[in-house]
Amino acid sequence: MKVTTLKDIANELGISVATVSKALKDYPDVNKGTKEKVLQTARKLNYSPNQLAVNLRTKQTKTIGVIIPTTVHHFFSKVIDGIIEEAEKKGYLVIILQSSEKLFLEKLQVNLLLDKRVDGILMSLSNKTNEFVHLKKVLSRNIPLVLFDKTEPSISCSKVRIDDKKAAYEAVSYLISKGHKKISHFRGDLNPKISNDRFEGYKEALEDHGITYDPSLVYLCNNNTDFEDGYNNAKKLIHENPEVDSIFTITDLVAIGAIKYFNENNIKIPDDVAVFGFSNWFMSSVVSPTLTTVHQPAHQMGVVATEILLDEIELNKENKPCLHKEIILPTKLIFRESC
Amino acid sequence: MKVTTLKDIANELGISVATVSKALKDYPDVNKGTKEKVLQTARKLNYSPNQLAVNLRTKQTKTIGVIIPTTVHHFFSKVIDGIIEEAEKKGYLVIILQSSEKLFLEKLQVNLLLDKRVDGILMSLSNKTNEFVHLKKVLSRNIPLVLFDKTEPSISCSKVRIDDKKAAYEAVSYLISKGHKKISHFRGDLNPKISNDRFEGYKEALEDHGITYDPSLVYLCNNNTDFEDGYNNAKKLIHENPEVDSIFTITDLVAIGAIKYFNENNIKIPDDVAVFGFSNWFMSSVVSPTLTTVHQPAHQMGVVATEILLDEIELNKENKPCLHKEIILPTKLIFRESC
DNA sequence: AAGGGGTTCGAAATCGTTTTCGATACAATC
DNA sequence: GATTGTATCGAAAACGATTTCGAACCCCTT
Repeated sequence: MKVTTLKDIANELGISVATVSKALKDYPDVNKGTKEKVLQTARKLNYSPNQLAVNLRTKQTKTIGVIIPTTVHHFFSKVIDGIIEEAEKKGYLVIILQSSEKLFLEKLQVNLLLDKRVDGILMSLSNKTNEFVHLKKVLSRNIPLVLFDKTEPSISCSKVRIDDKKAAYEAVSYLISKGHKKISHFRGDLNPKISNDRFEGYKEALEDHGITYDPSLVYLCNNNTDFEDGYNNAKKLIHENPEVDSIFTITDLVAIGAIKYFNENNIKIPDDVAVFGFSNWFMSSVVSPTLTTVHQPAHQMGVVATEILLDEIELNKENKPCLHKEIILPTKLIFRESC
Repeated sequence: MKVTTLKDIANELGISVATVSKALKDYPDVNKGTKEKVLQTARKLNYSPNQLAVNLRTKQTKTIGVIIPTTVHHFFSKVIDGIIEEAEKKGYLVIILQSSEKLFLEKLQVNLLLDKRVDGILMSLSNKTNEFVHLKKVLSRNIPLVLFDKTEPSISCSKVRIDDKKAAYEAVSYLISKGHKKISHFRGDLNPKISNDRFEGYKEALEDHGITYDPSLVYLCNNNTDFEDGYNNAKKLIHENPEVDSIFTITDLVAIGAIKYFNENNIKIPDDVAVFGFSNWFMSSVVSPTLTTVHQPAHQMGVVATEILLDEIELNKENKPCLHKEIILPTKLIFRESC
C-alpha cells in the first residue's frame, strides 16, 4: 500500500538515509555487508526511487517534450513512433502535445513543457507559426531544441528535414519528362516553409524546362481537411482548366481527394490527368489507381531528431558547447500507376 | 538566463519566501499592497513555478500515462487525439508509451510510469498480455487505472470499450440477410478478448440463422502486418474454399489487404466475394470499392476514458471511494460498396 | 492597564532524494 | 605514543515549493 522510501529502509536497518542512498548507488565508501543488507531490504520492501525527488535534486527529468500539429496523421504518427522508440532506448520518457495548427496553443504548450522542466523539446511548427519568441525563450533557457519537418531558418538550433524544394523539383521534372505540359499544383498553406519550398520546386522545374509558370493552375489547400481540399480543387480545376494533363499535390491526402473526384467523374488516371502525390502514405499503395509519390522517411526523421536532441542534452549537462546540425534526410520518388 | 524562484522574488522585495508563495496563491492573510508588489516583480522576473518542487510537495504530477500497443495505427492515433485533447482541457499532460504488443515491455512501462508518479494510467492491453500482476500493482498503489479497447474482465477498474461480439453479430447477420451463406472470417490474434469476442459474434450469428459453423473458413491474422495478413489469407481462402461468397474481417486493414488481392486477380467485389471490415478507418471510404464496415468511435473512446480517469483521480485526491464504471460505446454499421 | 480581536508576516517543517564533508574507529607505521 | 592512513558512516545542506503555527503589532474595549 504505502510506497517505501529511503527512510523506511534506513529505519528497518537502523542506519542513516545517506548510507542507504549510497549503498543503492554502489558508492565505494560503504561496507559490502551493509550494501547487501540494503539491497535485500530494498527488494523486500519493493523500493523504487521517487523520481520527483530525484528530478528536483538532479535537475533532470529524463523526459522530453514533443509539440506537433496533430497526431492523427500517418506521417506524424510514424515520426512519433520513431521518437518514442529512440527515447525509450535511452531511458527517456516522452510528453506529446498537439498544437492543432494554432500558434497560441503552441506558445502555451512550450510554457507547459518549460514549467515541467523537460530536458529538451522536439517541435514541428504549426502552419500558422509566424513569430518565434516562444522558441527563443526555450533557447534562452538553455534547453536543447530540435525542429523537424516544419522548421524555421531564423532560429539557431538543430533541424531535421527533407529538401522539399528538390523533391518537388524532381517530381515535376518527372511529369515533364513524361510529356506533360499543363501541370497543375495543389499547394499547401501559404505560411509554412515546406509548402513554399515545394511550390518553388514546382515553379523552378517548369521554368528550367521551358514551360512558363501559370498562376491560374495553382490551387490552395488550407482548410485542414486535406482530403476534401483535394476533391474540391479537382472539381474547380477541371471546370476552369479542362485542358490540364497532370497535378502535383502538396500531400498524398490531397492527391487521393482528387483521385476520388476523377474516379467518380470518369476522368481516367493517368491518361486524362496524371497525379503525383507527396509523402508515400501507406494508403497510396492501396488506393486505385495506386499513387506515384515522394517517399518521406518519417520514422527515421523521428529517430534522428531524437538522437540529436539527446546528444545535445548530454553535452548540455557537461556544460560543453554544442554545434547545431541541420540534417537533410533523403527522399525518393515512388513510381506507381497514377503517373 | 537563470530561472527565477520564489527566493529571488523574496530577496528583491526584502520579504520571506512564505509570504511570496502565499501572495501568489492569493491567501487571505497577506496585505493587498504586498500582494501587488509580489505580483509585479513575479511578472517582471518572469517567474513560473518549478513544477518538480510543486509536485514533490503536493504529491501530484498533473500527468497521466498512456500505454498502447502502437501509435502508427489510425484507430489508436484517434484515441490519442481524444486523450490529449481531454487531458489538456483539464490541465493534465500525457506521457505516451508503446508496448509494441510485447508483455515484458508493457510491464516495464507500467513501472516507469509508477516511478514517474503519474496521477493515473490509461491502457489498451497488448495482444500478448495474459497475466496481470502489473495491473494489480497499479491498483494496489491506489493509482487510478482505466482500460480501453483491449480490456480484461478479471481486473476491477473502469473500462471503456465497444461491444465487439454484438458488432460482429450485426455485421455477419447483415451478410446473411443479403443472401450470403459461405461466410469466411479473418480473425485476429488468439489471445485478446476483442478478437475472441468478434469471433464469437461471427459464430453466433451463423448459428442463429441456421448456418453451421465451418472452422475451415476461419483464418488467423497474427503477423502484426495486418495488410499482408489480409492479402495472404485471401489468396489461401480462394484456393482452399473457392465457393466462398463473403468475408468478415477483424479489421479494415485486413479487409483492404484482401481487397487488393481480389482486385489484382479479377475477383469482383461484392459480386464474387463481399467484404465486411471493422473500424471504419478513414481509408475505407477511399479504397475501391469503398468498404462496408463497423464504425468504432475512436476519438470518443479516448475522451471518455480520460474523463473517467480524471474523475477518479479527483475522487482519489479527496479520499472518496470510487465505483468503477464499464462504458460500452455504441458502434454503427457503415454501408458502402463492398457488400 | 489589561485583555481581546484582527491583520500581517515569517520561521520552520515537509516532500524524498543526492552529495559533501567531517567524525569516528581501527590498524599500521615510525 | 604520536602520527598517518584507511575504511565506514552519518549529519546536514540543498533542490523549490507549500503550509502550519506562532509571533508581532496595532486598535478597541472595558
